[in-house]
Amino acid sequence: MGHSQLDKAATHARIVDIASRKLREKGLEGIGVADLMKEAGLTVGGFYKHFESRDALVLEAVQAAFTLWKDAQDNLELKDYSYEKLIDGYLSPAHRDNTGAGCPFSACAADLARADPRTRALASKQLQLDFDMIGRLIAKESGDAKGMAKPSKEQRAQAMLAFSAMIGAVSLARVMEDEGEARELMKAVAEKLRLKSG
Amino acid sequence: MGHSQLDKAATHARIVDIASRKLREKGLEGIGVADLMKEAGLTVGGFYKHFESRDALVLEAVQAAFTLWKDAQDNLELKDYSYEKLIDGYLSPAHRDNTGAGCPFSACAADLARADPRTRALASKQLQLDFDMIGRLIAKESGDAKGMAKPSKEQRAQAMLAFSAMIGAVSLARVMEDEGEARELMKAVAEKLRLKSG
DNA sequence: ATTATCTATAGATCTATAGATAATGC
DNA sequence: ATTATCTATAGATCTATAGATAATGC
Repeated sequence: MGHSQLDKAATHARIVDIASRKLREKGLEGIGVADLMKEAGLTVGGFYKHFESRDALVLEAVQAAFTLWKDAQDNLELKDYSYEKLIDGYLSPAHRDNTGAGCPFSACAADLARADPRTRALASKQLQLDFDMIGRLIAKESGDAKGMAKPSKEQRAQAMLAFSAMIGAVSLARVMEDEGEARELMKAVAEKLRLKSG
Repeated sequence: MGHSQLDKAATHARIVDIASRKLREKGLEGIGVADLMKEAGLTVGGFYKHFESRDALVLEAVQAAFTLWKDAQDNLELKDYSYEKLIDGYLSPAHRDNTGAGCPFSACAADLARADPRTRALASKQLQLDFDMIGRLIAKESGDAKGMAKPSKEQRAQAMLAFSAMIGAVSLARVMEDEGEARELMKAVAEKLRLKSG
């Protein structure tokens, strides 16, 4: 129960971290300020010394979600990442069952589209980064140049297909009640997304 | 301001219709009972003579959304529907900009996954129908048999890819701030989903 | 007499703020 | 003295219900 400025910074980070998980699990409107503070071991009164408004927290939490999701991928794959590994990791039961630590777009795409303008702008920029990243992974896979070359138009199109299909498939797999069918969906989409030829 | 049983049935249908639009626009939790009744030209007090609970309305409204979306497609395409027409209609600016009358899955997939069990069950069953329908359209396109033959495993996989990618692409196009990039996304995914060979 | 709708309101919940408390940090 | 957190609460909003009103339908 410390009250130092260092403690405050740690508390702030803890609130954002919890929020980034909860908003993916329950949606951007699904988290209440009081519940969130309680889960962080605090009370509601302190919230507005950390954030100007609930929307300000959501903005920080969405930003954290993008960063944490990227870190999770980086750590898992230990730098030798590839298009194939991205697909298999994304379209996995583990990712589907861990919404709170998973990709923010499969968790909340519709919410992000109607979110506070600054939050939507953040998501919009993140999408560009993701398309670019996947395009470069595809370019690498195709052996066009070892050092992550700029993708061709065709490779960029493939990246857009892949990201759209992965997000859609995981979103739908979370709706499906039958485990067998959900797995069939993820597996079929993963197979379809593999690059047959260069 | 009639009070007959016929009027009541019409009122009921009007509330459900408005809800089916609003829940796609604002999400399953984004609609309040009072606002909804007001938009139907009524007051909040009458609501619970029509529905047992808010969840009961959401269930009816989601069901209506599936039906209305299917009807909209049927009417637009006047029966000579095809896989190509489905793709072009789904991945269009018109569909992206008309969330309230559009596909419930691109509007609320994440909400449906965590909705009331009966609502989720409905969505889960609808997904099976949709995969089957798209698989048959693909089988028809491939000329395997004129009368909507049962799709092959490969064709079913293509249907799963197509539906996942369409839902993901429209969801993401609604997030993107840049109109040019949103159109590039929808166009690229549509092109990628076309059947090159049988 | 029955009932579709309305007015009014209870009770829960949510965001935000005011003022008290107890620690830090000069 | 400053400030990180807590207690308490204002004010808005939301679901649900109770009782009144005015129409239908036997």
